[in-house]
Amino acid sequence: MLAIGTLSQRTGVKVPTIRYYEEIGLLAPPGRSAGGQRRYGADDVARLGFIRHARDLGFGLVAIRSLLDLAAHPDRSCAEANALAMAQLRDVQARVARLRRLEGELQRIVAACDGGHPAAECGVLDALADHDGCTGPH
Amino acid sequence: MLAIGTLSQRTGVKVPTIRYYEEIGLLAPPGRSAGGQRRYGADDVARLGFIRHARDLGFGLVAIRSLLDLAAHPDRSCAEANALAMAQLRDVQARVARLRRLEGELQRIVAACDGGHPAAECGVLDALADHDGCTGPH
DNA sequence: CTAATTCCTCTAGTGACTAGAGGTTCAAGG
DNA sequence: CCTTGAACCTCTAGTCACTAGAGGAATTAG
Repeated sequence: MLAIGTLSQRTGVKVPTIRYYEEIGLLAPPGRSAGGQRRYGADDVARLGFIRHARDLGFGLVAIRSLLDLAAHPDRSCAEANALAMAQLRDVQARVARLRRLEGELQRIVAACDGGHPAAECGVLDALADHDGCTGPH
Repeated sequence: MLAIGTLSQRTGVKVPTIRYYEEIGLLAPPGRSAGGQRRYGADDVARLGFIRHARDLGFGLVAIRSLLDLAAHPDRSCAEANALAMAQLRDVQARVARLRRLEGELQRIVAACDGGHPAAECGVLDALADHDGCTGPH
């Protein structure tokens, strides 16, 4: 049986985060030692690893809850898991597209000023004050 | 003089958000009507427009505070404004890079399952349970 | 057996808002 | 002038996914 710190090291999830996951019901309350400390088994390592991986991929805890739920019912169809992953992919793609537009806009803005002026003549501040200079919507 | 709703329409910033900006000191407390309602002028439209634009570009409110501070002191050097914009650009670039890695990983995961299996054989759930299949770190 | 480390619970804070309750002011039409 | 309905007011609490810190108890290595 593992103490919470060991579980933390094995999975790369911080100790307070593990307790937080328990509090919101993402992890079942584990067994306790005689003195009241949490003790975890191999199942917990696997479940927390799953959560960690999904978090790293940008899934929210609500989606993760659904995924864990599905994984716990092997007879149910995995259409929902597929849909959640697709939704996550689309979300990531949309964010990339938006960030790339921002990147272009910021490059334009940064190029407008070398940092050597008084603020009254600063191209960065001008650009921020005047949205009309932007090439597209953000 | 504009009521808060009109200011909201002009700038595209929602009414509760305007009050929130006032609360945290990003906007000065405006004048009030006889009955106690907020009344705004052209300065407020400009300042809130600046904030809106910077928010759209992904700047945090702390950075925006610094930028507004600089804009209010036209004699100071704009090196700081330049540095803030550069930092924001680098941050955006880093996020794009990370999201593109995630996108690739998610594409791989989504491709592993068409949603037509029982959950026990789901490639999506497998991929989430097993980090070793990933091509790189997230 | 002691000392250092890890663990416990609890509260509060983060960023940037958003939602709702319960009440007041304003502007336009009759 | 009066009414109606929209927009305004303050205040509290909630969101998401944690993070930080206080104050104290349990465990473990030497």
